[in-house]
Amino acid sequence: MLSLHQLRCFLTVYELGSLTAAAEHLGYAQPSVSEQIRSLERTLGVELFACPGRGVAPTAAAETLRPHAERTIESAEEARRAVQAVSALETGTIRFGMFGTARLYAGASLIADVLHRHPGVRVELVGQNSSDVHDDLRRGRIEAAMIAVPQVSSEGMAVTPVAHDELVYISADKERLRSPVTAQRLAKASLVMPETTWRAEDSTRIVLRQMLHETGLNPQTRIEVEDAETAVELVGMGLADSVVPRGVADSLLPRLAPNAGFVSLRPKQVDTIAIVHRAGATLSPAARLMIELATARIQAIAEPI
Amino acid sequence: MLSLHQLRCFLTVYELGSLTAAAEHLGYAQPSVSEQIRSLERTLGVELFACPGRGVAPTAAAETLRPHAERTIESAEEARRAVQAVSALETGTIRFGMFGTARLYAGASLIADVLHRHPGVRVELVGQNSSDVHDDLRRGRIEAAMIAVPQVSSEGMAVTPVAHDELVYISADKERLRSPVTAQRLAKASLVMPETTWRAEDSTRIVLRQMLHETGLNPQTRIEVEDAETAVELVGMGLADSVVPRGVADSLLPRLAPNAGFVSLRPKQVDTIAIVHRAGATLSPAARLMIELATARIQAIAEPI
DNA sequence: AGAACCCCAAGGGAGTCCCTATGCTTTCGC
DNA sequence: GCGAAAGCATAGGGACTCCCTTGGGGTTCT
Repeated sequence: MLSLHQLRCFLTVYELGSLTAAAEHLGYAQPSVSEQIRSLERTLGVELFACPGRGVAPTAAAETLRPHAERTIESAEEARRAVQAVSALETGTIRFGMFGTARLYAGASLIADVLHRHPGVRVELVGQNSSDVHDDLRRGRIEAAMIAVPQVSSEGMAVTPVAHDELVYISADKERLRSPVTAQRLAKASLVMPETTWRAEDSTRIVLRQMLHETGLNPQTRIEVEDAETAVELVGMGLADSVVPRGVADSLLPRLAPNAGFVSLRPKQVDTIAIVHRAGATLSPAARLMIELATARIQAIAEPI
Repeated sequence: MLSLHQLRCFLTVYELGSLTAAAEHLGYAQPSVSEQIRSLERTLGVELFACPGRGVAPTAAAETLRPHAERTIESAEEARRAVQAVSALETGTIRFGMFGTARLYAGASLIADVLHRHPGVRVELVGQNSSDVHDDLRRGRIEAAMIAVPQVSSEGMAVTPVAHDELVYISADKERLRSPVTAQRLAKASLVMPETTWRAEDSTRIVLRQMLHETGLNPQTRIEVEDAETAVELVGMGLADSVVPRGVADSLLPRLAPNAGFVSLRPKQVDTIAIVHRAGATLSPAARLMIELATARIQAIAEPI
């Protein structure tokens, strides 16, 4: 009976040109490989190798078999991969990258969606900052992610924008919320900004920097903190104002700074939220699922593109 | 370990929706099929069928596996077919060894014969020199060959002489062609000999050396060249004479040295052309075909034994 | 409820898979 | 040339697999 094991042995022997070398490579003893080749020759009714002293020489039949054997083995491997990818949706762990802000207002419901569709699965949403997530992506620790762009080098990455998230000016001083905030006013404001560690790559800051740069101004940041919650609390205390994505304002202001409000910038500024994965990679079913659900969730909250 | 047998069982169960029916269809007992499915589930780490009372129901993993399993099985079947087509001489490559001189005057028509009988086949005639061919034979790169003997050690080889090829003296000087050339005249002649690289093993040279040795003389070679064509051209220019198989003289003299002619040696000397293959090996149909056709061709040109 | 059907579990015989040990041939280095 | 080394074949034995038969527990149809 033809078997994959025989084909694997055959290919190894063919490539290495020696039974002994093939056996060593496969982790078997030499007679075992010899026997497999012999049984393959028997099932095919063909001589595959001539063995004149030093090493073995493939016959014409072996030359013919080789590409077919490779295709068969590859096909079997692909079957295994496909099944295990789908099984990951039933029992395994789904790991998806999501930067802090998006997770803040879509994370919980996204996890609820996934568990509703696949009750047995374990879910991990990883990544503090978009830049952090980007790094995990490049190193292959996660397959796909939702991040905010503009972003550090996106070479080799496939980026699919899915939503715009407006940046709004938040303040405890109602006076400052009367009208949209221009670049001039922004440059003179006393701001608290989160994501200190990532300040160079944080998407919100990059957008603001561009906005001010176009009018020849430089951003003034009075207070630097790590997380958006602290920043919003400080705004609630009236110690500074801030600029955050509207989704953050919606979810954090009522709880952490009930006396504060928000207003648009002028011209209106947006973070672009996008799905990112390695270009050219075939995504697993788990990754495709997460992308689909995360996109639906984020578009229910932010403005779809 | 993943096996084709498991995949075959899986597909049958999937199609028939029942272990019992699949077992009957495959000619096995029901528990055997059950065990194969179970082992497949174990190697993939996935449950493939739910068994709620009547029959079995494929899971999502089974749906995923099915097309891959079909492709894999089909690929394996194709591998078998391809190899067997080769053994039936419908396709594939036939490799046959043939030393330069024989190929010179039988090669093209031999290939024509093969292609006429088996249009789908690819033909390779390998080998420059008899000694070269002999080496390929020993290493198993070719199954059988037509070479000129006497030859270097033929241990382990089955040698079947099929024809004699007379060695003739060629010269542009008609005087020297009046009568057969004796060992004495040969020893005094100024000769150009081909096959420099193989001088120690070249069949023609061995025959000449023996002829001269019996009369206590040593061969004198004035010019050494690689190929017979060059040697014949030099003869045509009158720069030297040579000794070549008669087949070579017949085919090359008119074209390369029209003013030259040939005459026998005395005593008459012959190269023996023989079919050689490894003793004890069972020859493939391809090899047997080549032997048959090559023998027929060479005997149509040289003297059959 | 009984019959029919279907899958699972257990136990046993034949064959396979892989090992070690050994012998034979070819090839390489002195 | 002649030993040493490398490489494949063969032989024998242990563990595992494959497939069988028999019997048990569940569901479905009559």
